[in-house]
Amino acid sequence: MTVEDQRGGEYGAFDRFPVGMRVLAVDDDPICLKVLETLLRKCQYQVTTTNQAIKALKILRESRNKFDLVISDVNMPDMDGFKLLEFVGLEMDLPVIMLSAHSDTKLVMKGITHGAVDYLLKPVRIEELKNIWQHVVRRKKLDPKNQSNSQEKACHEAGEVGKGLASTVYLDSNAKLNKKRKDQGDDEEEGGEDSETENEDPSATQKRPRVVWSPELHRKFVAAVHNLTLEKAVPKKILDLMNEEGLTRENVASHLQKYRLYLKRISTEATQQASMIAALGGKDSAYMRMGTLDGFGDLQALTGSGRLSNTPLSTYTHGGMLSRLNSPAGLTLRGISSTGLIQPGNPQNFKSFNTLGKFQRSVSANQSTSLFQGIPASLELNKFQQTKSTTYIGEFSALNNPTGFAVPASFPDMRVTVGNSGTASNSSSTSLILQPNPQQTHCRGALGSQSSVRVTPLHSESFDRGISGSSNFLDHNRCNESWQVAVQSSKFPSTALPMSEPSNRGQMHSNDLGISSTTTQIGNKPNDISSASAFLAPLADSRNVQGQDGLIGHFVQTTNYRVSQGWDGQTKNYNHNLNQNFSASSSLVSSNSTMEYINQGLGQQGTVCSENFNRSILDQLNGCTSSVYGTSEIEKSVIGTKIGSSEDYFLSQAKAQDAFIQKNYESLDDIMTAMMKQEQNETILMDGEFGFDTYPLGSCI
DNA sequence: TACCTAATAT
DNA sequence: AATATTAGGT
Repeated sequence: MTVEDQRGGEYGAFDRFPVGMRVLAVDDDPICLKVLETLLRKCQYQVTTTNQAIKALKILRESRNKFDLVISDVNMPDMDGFKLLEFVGLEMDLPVIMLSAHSDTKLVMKGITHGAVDYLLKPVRIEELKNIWQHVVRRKKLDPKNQSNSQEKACHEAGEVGKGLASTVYLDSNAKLNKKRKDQGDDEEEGGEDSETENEDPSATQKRPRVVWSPELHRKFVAAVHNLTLEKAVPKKILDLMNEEGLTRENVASHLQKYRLYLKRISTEATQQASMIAALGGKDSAYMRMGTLDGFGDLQALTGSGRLSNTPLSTYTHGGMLSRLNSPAGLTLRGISSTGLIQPGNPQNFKSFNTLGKFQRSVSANQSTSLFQGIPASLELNKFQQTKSTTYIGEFSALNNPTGFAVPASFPDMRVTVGNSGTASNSSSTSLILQPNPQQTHCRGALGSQSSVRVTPLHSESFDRGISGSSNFLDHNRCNESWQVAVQSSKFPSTALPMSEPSNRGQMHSNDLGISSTTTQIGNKPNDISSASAFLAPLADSRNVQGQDGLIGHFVQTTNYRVSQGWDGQTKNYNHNLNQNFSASSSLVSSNSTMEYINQGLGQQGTVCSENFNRSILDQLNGCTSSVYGTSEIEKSVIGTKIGSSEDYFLSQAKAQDAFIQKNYESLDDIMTAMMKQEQNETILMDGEFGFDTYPLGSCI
């Protein structure tokens, strides 16, 4: 892994590869642009420049496959660099490097979460530019097969694609395929069984070929879901919207089922990640470091590993996770009802980020506040009365994507196979598959690229997107925010956050969030945990998430919760709730929860992490020392008991973390290393699935 | 009927 | 492993 790999490897083929690499440089400042161009040229890249993001986008759209990498300034009048980044991520599979004079963590984070493969500070040094080609290599590495191979092959062979696999490609255009199955017994497409059949439709056979959910098809599916809105997206409606020929309601239902599971998973993961991040994020130190490294991957990785356990998933998606956070799924999952949350006053505040901030504040203000309300009751309800805390989360608007929701993602993995189930030996492929638009498919995930991603871009990317889309799905609910964990709220006033713009749309209602509250207390000790606010960094893909603005990070601060009562019983609930909230809202992250997670993890092990670890990380959380959280108890309670139902998620999460933590890492590095390893392993798992990428991280460390 | 979730089959 | 199918509920 690591760098070497990335560079080397197969890329040898490229020969003089870095030479002549096609780079599109974007910067509104003519001087900077010129300098950049000069430097890039010195690196022997083939450079194209433009001083407007919009033009850049236009150029890219008009000449697909004519560039290998994009390097863009962040602050530009016509279009925010992040926006550009987002579009590029969405529409094409190109690594994007952000350039900015500001090293503000939040901005960097935003860039990374939006999919930037790197974030360079101005003035840029040629040394840095000399290496940017690695991003191209990484990205290519990902998809070699899909794209190139398969597609081409498919085309050529078309007829023959013997085995299923072949088709990876999707031709979409036609999509002929299936027919509706049920009734007809015969129909066209080929019969499954037979293998050979060359005929296209052997009709003879009875079964129709199974539906292959190619990326395209999946995209379509996702788009339909979005259009309908998660709640209303039922098989029949989806089917109608998709208007695919051979598709049946059952097919859709089945896929929907899977899709929902996926969303769930994601939300779970997201949660975890969030927590991890929060934890780590605490200080700049570690956090930053990671981020800086390029590490977004790292971060992700971390988080990922944290998550671990059950989900085989991939957490590491590039942006994916984050984005997923937002995903509605969570909401959906838990039925969050909204009970009323109150919103405080100014709508303005609503902006997502702020929202959080506010949220916290409000919370702190009231002791008793319950953080989340609305939740069903599974828990005991708030014993504490809740005051109205505000919780708002920003809502996402639909994505901005130009495409609208449509951007669907496909499940990552989808590869198409064509054929019928049977052996169709032949060719006939009738697959439903559509052709993917290249544009769409791509990985946007810059993040992914950072690390070496293994999965092909298609997958991951698409999937992410899909997800993101999905998030939208939630309708209004999409909270999308990503957060960053910062320690101390004070540092980052919520208001201050520059981050993304507020989305207009959004205000979320509590419902949306699904937050419930139950007990709110958090620490048991009289101490509040006050300061522990975490600043989460957003991981998510902002792209997805963002809606209009792209925003990325939202802040969340949580601060002081007081606990009045003991941990035990309540604690459990508390955790529970939080978790749920988390997952549900995803956007909300409270440091507390985060902490708890951490603690939990720690606690269980009993041993706890090494001091270093604790210190560096946990302590950083200000005030929230482990002691406060008392580690073990909480966790135990949490973990040990299964609380409520949905807790699965929670539990699993906890476990994961435990696992992670258990190893007592001495330092971050260790952790990282471990994670990396883990990831690698996990990667494998993931790949198949929805394919998120994993990163080897190697480079980071 | 349509839908959902799980379980189970292919 | 990804889909389909079935079963049991709403």
